[in-house]
Amino acid sequence: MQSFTEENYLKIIYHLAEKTSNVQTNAIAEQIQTKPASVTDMIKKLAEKGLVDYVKYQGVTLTEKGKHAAVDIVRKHRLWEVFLVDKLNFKWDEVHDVAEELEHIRSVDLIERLDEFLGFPKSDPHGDPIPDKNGRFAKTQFIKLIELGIGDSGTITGVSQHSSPFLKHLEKLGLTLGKQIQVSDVTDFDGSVEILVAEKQINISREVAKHILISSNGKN
Amino acid sequence: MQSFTEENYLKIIYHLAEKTSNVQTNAIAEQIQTKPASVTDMIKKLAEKGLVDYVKYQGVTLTEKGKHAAVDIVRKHRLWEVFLVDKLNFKWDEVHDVAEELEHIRSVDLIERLDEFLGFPKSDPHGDPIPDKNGRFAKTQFIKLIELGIGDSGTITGVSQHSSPFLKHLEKLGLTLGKQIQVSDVTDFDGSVEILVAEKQINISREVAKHILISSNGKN
DNA sequence: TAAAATTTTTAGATTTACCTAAAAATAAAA
DNA sequence: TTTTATTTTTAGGTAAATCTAAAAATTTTA
Repeated sequence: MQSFTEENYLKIIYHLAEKTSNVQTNAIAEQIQTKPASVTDMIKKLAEKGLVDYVKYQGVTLTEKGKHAAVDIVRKHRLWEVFLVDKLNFKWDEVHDVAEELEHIRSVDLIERLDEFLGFPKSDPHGDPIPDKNGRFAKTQFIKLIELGIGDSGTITGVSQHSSPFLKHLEKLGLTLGKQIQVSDVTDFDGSVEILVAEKQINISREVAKHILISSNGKN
Repeated sequence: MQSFTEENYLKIIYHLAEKTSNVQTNAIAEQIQTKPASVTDMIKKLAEKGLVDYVKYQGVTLTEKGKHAAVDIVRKHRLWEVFLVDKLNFKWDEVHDVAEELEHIRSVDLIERLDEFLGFPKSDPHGDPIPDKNGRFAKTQFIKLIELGIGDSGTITGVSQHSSPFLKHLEKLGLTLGKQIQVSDVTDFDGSVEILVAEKQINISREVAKHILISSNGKN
């Protein structure tokens, strides 16, 4: 059994490992809001417990055991988010911090009953897949909106940024999960993207387009 | 804002204060599963924060501020218990430990929405009253079953012991909340009580009768 | 009311997770 | 391939919550 803090480290390492295979000390420190020296301490502890593989100066990778523990937390986090949105009427931009606390509640029974109560959801309010109780989940085939070409279309199925300001912005633009979009133009000047959504033309910045995930209908 | 640990102390002191006005160090230590020396340390800290009044060797009492914080935790605990039983189909003997963790989740918004989702329940699965968001709740007029005389009757509306074995035992005997009972005899020999419940005569030990709370129909 | 028993506190250590400052290793630039 | 910059680690320390053992206060018993 891991401590609250250890669980946070595992989760952060798991998410960072989606981008780079060897996760760096500084990257962890930034995410966890702590100093690199503290990260080194904790990494050693996790390595001793067999949760990460660690070579000095070379960063860390999760062991199978560590990955399992991390996925378990991710599962809990995402299920709680579904609960907050579906049952308690939270908005998708309001759930992150609370789920951050709820994910550490330790009761296998609780989370399985919650899963059932929610109807075994496959994804959370941000479109992220929810691992099943064995830690398995489908690798999702997302493409970033920014990567689409003119004429390409698809459905918004996720976001790669969970900050409240970003999500509120999307909501205001009508860019919520499930919406059909089509790219009508890409501006040379600033890289902003013009898209057609719900019969309307809107322009979104490159920065926004980078964080919207599309399940593509294929090239036009 | 209090730490997880401080919250536990406040809650325990609150419950102990229902029996004795000055709560003793040893009593707290026993409840919190720690040593008296540790309790003394924490009490000093709580006193510095203005959450308890403390005179050396004389035990503690909660200040208004401390009482408020304690009631807030009790409210959260009981609302989560209702959630677990009503929504996730936990049994009344299975909820305590999980609620013990959930009660520390800090989000005012969460607990108010939960309250609403549950339909603003007035009592938890053990019959204990749930404080409203201002910390107010009706002082309940319970009488212990053991205190009833022969011929007296009433309704089971609470229990003063939340251990799983005790609750399971009650369930097996059919002694659940809302059941009508009437005392038909009290055995001189061992103080056990014979009661009529759901048309059947059963005998319960003195120990059990002490922990069943009755809202009386008045004397016979 | 003095002796014995109990309760509570103090003193000094330990563990967890963190910190700062300085040293060491690695990576990037000249 | 040195020098410079960046990253990471070590060393030594702090704060929170706990512990044990011994001292002090209070309560109970005789």
